[in-house]
Amino acid sequence: MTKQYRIGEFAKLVGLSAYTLRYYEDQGLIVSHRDGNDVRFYTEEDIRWVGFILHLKGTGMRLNDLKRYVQLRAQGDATIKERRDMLQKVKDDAEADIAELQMHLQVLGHKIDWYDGKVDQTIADTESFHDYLQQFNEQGANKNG
Amino acid sequence: MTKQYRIGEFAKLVGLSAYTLRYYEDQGLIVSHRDGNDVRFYTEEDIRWVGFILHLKGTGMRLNDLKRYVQLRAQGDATIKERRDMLQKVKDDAEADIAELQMHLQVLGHKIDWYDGKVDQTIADTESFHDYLQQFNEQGANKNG
DNA sequence: AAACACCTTAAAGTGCACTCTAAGGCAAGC
DNA sequence: GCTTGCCTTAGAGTGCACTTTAAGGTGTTT
Repeated sequence: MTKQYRIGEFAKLVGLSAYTLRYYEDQGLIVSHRDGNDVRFYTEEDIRWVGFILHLKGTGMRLNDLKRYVQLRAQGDATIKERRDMLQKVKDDAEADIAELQMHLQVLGHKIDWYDGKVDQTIADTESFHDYLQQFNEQGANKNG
Repeated sequence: MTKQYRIGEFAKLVGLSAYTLRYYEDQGLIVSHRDGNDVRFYTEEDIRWVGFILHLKGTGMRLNDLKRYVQLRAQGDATIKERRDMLQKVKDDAEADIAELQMHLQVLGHKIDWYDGKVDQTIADTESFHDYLQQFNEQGANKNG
């Protein structure tokens, strides 16, 4: 007999509000069990499932896609390929996002260095950030100025 | 004489809509120049500035913080430290986001591998993803199941 | 002269994912 | 017997960053 959690306790456990858990249930992402008084309860298995949902959400997957994924799951092993491909796309997209983010971060880093250079006078007072940036732009594709 | 762009052309150039450019101007992020008929025009310098704004936005900086940053910029060199620190915080936050994203992606990757294993029968039909995941959980801090 | 690109202000609409309120009711614990 | 935690449906509110509309206007191009 694995422990049973009521919605309040479960919410704290998974880091969502009870509102959100009911909302996810409405949306078909979660199925809850009920005790004799129609009160929801959740199990260890549910903790894992919500945990996995949070991993998917954490990689930028939308509720609608999550719904679709859950529907496929309910249809059994025949949908494994499609589910796999969904996850692959989410992963690819997230990795592209990271790559883009890192490009932006690089410029940010240069700007911070440029500020530091102005403060400690190792960069001429007259040098614009744009000019300063040029030195990193000699090679490779890049946007911006 | 550097080229002057009207809002439509400029919008295409920087990848924003004319609406958004006016909106940013309302918000104080951009200052536009006007010709004799009160028609906005932009210069190469403005392309660089919008480009930089997009780098900041691309790292997750909010409009409100961007406004604050622009205000500080207008106050001159005395605010360099504060601006530098703002950028550093944005950078730190973005890097933390990336780290978290990558943790989620790792689980996603394992799930994809697990699907692949099910399809080509290298993973027992009966092994749950949770059990499968355990092997990666021996070391290090981790959430989820 | 019509089409096109631009101008103004104010306000409403969009999309996403919650988040909360209202207004009623049940069951367990102190 | 009162507080606490849960239940329901339906709908409104939140936050963010746009995005569009309305309804009037000017100036340039075809």
